[in-house]
Parts: sequence; structure tokens; C-alpha cells
Amino acid sequence: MDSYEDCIIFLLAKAYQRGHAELKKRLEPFGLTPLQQLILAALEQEEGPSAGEIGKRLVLDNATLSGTLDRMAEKGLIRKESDPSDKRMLRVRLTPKARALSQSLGQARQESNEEILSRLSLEEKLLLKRLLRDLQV
Amino acid sequence: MDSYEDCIIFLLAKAYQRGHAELKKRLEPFGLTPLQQLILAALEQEEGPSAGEIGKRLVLDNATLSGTLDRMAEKGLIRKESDPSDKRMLRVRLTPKARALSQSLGQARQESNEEILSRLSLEEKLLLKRLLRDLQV
DNA sequence: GGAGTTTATTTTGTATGCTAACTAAATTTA
DNA sequence: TAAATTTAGTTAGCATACAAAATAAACTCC
Repeated sequence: MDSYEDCIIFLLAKAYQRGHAELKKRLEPFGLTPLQQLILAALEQEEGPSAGEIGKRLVLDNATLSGTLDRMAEKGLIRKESDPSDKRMLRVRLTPKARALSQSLGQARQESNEEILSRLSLEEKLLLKRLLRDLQV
Repeated sequence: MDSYEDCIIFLLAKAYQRGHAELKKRLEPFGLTPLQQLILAALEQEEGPSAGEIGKRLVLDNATLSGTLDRMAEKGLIRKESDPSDKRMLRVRLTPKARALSQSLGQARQESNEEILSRLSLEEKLLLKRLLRDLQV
């Protein structure tokens, strides 16, 4: 029987933990969290998605999103509009404040990635990404 | 600028998320969570460690451990004894109930690992583990 | 066209995971 | 040895994450 040190889930947890902490630290000056940054990045690729669409794209529970979107709206990063044609749905839009942050946030993400991956060669980086994608679904 | 889909932290988060959910589901019948199972596994390798020693071994915050150990004690999986020679410290010990579960838990962990890694070849599995270990500090 | 069903989001409750502040005990040091 | 510092653990507070229940709006189907 493998010990927990060989458990892939343990290894994933610790690698994720490190990456998350690294990015969190770098995002702190901008006043948002890794998840919030991720949601902003998704909003840049899609105009006015509903909460459900964001959740599907980012593989996130609706319940998790609900609170996070509220916190982001409070900080003035997004606006939550009600869809006129289906009042059950939201339409989430970026504010100018969020757009102004976009560059800096992308850079923070990039830097964190480089920091995390610094010990790997280019081939290893690509391989790791491929393997992690293979774990999905 | 990379999009978030290429972000290694995002990929790690989603791979971890899937592994965690898989193991959680398999542990549910035994009434404990992935973290609690992990702590039990660590306790099998070390007799009566303090909370701090467990935290160091598992790379876990003391604050996180404190609540989790309480929940495990409530479920009768561990006992929290005070170290007589240093009353600041705990000595955490497995109960017979926890020892009786050990086999089944190890098997659940093993099965989850195989499920997660099922799409990878043997070489890829080993490579992935190596790469994930390289991401640690 | 209204009852029942489905869909989108929110709420509630539990479990991590972290920081910061706090308590208690041990150690250092002046 | 008394004061200052360090160490171990807990508590409080915030942010994920998910399941299950609740709400509200839209849709189905007779």
C-alpha cells in the first residue's frame, strides 16, 4: 500500500497550495484574491455572462460564485445586472476600475507562474501542463 | 499575455479539485474527509506526534489543524493528550476505532489515485509525480 | 391557463486554509 | 530571578468549496 506521500491527490494539493499562496501574495497589493482575479480574467473573454456561465467555464460551484460575486461587486470590480429577458439570470459586467487593473493582474499571474515553474525546463513545463489537462474529466 | 487557461495555478487548482472530490466521495461511507484521512495516515507513521509535528509533516497551518483535530477527536478517531514534560504541547494518538479503519481508508485512497490517473501511462504517472514534487519549495 | 416541472441563483451548513491576535508555558538574558 | 522573548496551540475572522434546501422565474403539458 502506498503511503500518503505517494498519493497524487496529496501532491496536487500541496502543489496547488503553494501556487495559490504565491499568487495570493502577489495580488494582495491590488486588493483581490486569486479566485477574484480568475473571474475577472474570464470576464475579459466573455461579455456579460451569467453566473452559471462563469461557473461552467471556471468549473466552480454556483454557491461559491454567489458569495464571491457579491464581494467583487462590493469592491466595485463588477456590476450584477438582471437579464431583462429572463429575470432568473444575472449579467455580470466589468467596471472601468476592473479594466484598469487588468494589465497589472495579468502580470502578477504571469510572475507567479514563472516563480512556481522556475525549477522546470521548458519541456517539463509543457509536459506538466499537458499532464494536468489530462487529469481533467 | 497568457490567458488563465494556461495558468499553471489554475490547472493545479482544477486537477486538485477533481482529485479531492473523487477521494471525498469514496471516504464518505467511512464518515471522514480527505484531510482527516491524511492525518490518520500520518499518525500511522509516527507515534504520538504533537500538532506542530503533524503540521510540519503535512504542510498544514496550526490553525487549520486545531479545528480538524477537534472534529476528529469528537468522532473518536484520535485522542489529544497533553505532554507532561511540556504542557504547551499535545500528543495525538490513534484510537482503536481509527486503526480498524486503516485498511479500508488506504484502499479508498489507492482507488481514487488510480481513478484520477487512469488516463496516463505508467511513465506519465511517474513523471507527473516527479514534476509535482519539483514544484514544492 | 393553471399545476407541475425545470432552471438560475441564493441561502444554510460544514470543512478547509490562511492571517492575526491571544493565551499559556517554556526559555533566555540581563 | 524577574523581565523579555519565544514557542505551541486556540480563537476569530475572512475566503474558498461543496451539498442540500429554499426561492423565484420560466417552461410544459394537459
